[in-house]
Amino acid sequence: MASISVPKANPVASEGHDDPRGRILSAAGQEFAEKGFEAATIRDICTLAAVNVAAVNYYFGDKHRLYIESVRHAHEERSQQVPLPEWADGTPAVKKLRDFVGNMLQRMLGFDHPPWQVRLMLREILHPTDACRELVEDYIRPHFTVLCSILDELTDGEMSPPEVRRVGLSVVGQCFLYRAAGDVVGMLIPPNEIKHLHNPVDLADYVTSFCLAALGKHSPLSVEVSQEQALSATSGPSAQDVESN
Amino acid sequence: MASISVPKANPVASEGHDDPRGRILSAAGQEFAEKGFEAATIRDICTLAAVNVAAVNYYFGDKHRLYIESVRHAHEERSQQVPLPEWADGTPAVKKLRDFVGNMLQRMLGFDHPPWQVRLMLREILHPTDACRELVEDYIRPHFTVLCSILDELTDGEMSPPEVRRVGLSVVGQCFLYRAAGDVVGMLIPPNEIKHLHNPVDLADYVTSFCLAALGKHSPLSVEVSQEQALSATSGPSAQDVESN
DNA sequence: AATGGTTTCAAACAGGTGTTTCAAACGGTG
DNA sequence: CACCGTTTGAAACACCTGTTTGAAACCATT
Repeated sequence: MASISVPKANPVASEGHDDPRGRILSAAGQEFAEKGFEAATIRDICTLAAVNVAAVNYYFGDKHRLYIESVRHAHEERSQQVPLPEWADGTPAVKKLRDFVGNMLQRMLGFDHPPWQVRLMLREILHPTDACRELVEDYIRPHFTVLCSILDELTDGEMSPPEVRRVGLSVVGQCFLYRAAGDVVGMLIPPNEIKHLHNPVDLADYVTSFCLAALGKHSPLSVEVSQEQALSATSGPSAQDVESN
Repeated sequence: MASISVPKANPVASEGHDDPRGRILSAAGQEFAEKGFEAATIRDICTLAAVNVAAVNYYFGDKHRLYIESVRHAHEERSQQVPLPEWADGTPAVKKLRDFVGNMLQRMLGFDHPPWQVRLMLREILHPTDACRELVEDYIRPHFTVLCSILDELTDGEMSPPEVRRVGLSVVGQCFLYRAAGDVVGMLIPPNEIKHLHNPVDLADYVTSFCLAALGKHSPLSVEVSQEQALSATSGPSAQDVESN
C-alpha cells in the first residue's frame, strides 16, 4: 500500500470481462464464500481470476481489505439481482407479506443452486467481522424494517413495535434455517419431500400461512386445502420474478 | 500415525484434570469453535491444553481426526449437560411442546453466554464435513423426531408426516435464528428489548404460543395477555432446569 | 519515436503451518 | 535395580502462507 497512488476503480469497465479488479472481486467472493477468510488463499483467488498474485496487493492493499470489499460487492450485487418488490397503494397487507417472504426466500435460496453472494454474507452473519456493521445497516436492516411495517399494517397496530419485531424474527427465522442449515435439513427430510414441500415457492406460501394463522388473520394450518385457497385468493400468483445470476 | 500402537482412551481419567487427552479435546473444541478448523492452530490448542505439540499427533494422529473427535466430544457433552425432558404418561401435548422448546433454547443458547460446544456444532451444521453425518444421526435427528411426535400428538393426526416435519422446521427455525445469527439480531433489536423479549425463557413461551396459534390450538397472538395466561395454565412454570457448564 | 505513468509478472522473502523425529522421562513389574 | 512399554519434550522438517520487490510490458500523449 504505502506510497503507491491508489488505483482507480474504473466504473465503466467494472463489469467488463477484462477488468482485473472486478475479476478479483468476483473470484475472491466465491473463494471466501466457499472456504472462509483464513482457508481461502490469495494464490487460489488469483488463479481463479487469472491475474498475478501481486494484483490483489496492487488493487486492494492486502487480503483483509479485499475481504471487506468482497462482502460489500456481494450484497450490492445481490440487492440488484433480487430487488425488493414495489407495491401500489392499497395493496392488501396479506399480499405484501406473501410477496416479501417469497422475495426473501428467492434472495436467500435462489431458484437453482444457492448464489455465492449469499453464502458469503452468511459467513459474515455467523461470525461477524468489520464488514458486518455495513452489511447490517445497508442490507439487512432495510429489509427487516419493511417486513416490520408490513406486519404492523397487517395487525392494525394491535401489537407494540417490539412485539412486531419479534414476529418479524419468527418469519425470518423460518426462512433462515433453510439457507444456513440447508444441508442438515436435506439430511433430515426425505429428498422427494424436499422438492414437494421445501422449495422456495411452496415455502413462501407455507411460511406466510403459518404466520397469518398465528396472528389470527387466517384459518389455522391444520385444514391445509381451505387455507391455501384462502391465501391464493388474496395474494395472487406464487412466483413473481425469475432468478438471473 | 502408522505403526504406533493406538493410545488408550482412559475412560476413568477422561474427565480428570491431569488427563492430557481430555485436556486436548476440550482445548481443541474451544479453539475450533471460535476460529474454525483452518484458523485454529495445533500450537495454540496445545498451549491452551498445556501439552506439547507432539501430543496431538500421539493421541489423535492428525489435526483432522482431532477435529472429528472434538465434534463428537462436544455433542456428547452437550447431551449430558441438557438432556431431553421426560414426561409422565398423560402429559398434555401442549406442555410437552413448551418443555421441548424451552429445552432446545436452553441447549442452544444457554442461560449465560453460549457454550462453545454448541458453537462448534453450529460450524459443522453450516459447513458440513465428515463429522456432520454422525452429528445429525446421533444428536439432531433424535431431537427432531421427538419434536415431530409431539406435534403429531398435538394435531391428532390431522397433518401428514411431511406436513408435521415442515411445522417442526418452523419451530426449530425460530430458535435457530437466535443461535446462528445472534450477533445480527443484537444489532437489529434495541438492547433492553433483547433482555425483555428475547431471552431463553420468554422466547420459549413466545415460540410455543406462536406455533399453537398457527395450528389453531390456541387463541391468536394479537391478544397477548389472554394467550399467555392460557399457556401458563397448561404448561406449568417457565424455567425447568438450570444451566451448569 | 520518445516520454512517463500505469499495470503486469516471475521471483523472492520472512514467517507460520502441520507433522515428524528421536532422545529423555516416566511408571509399573520381574 | 533393571527392564520395557508408554508418554513427554525440544528441535527440526518440508511446505505453504501473505506480502514485497524490481524489472518488464503496456499505452495514451507529446
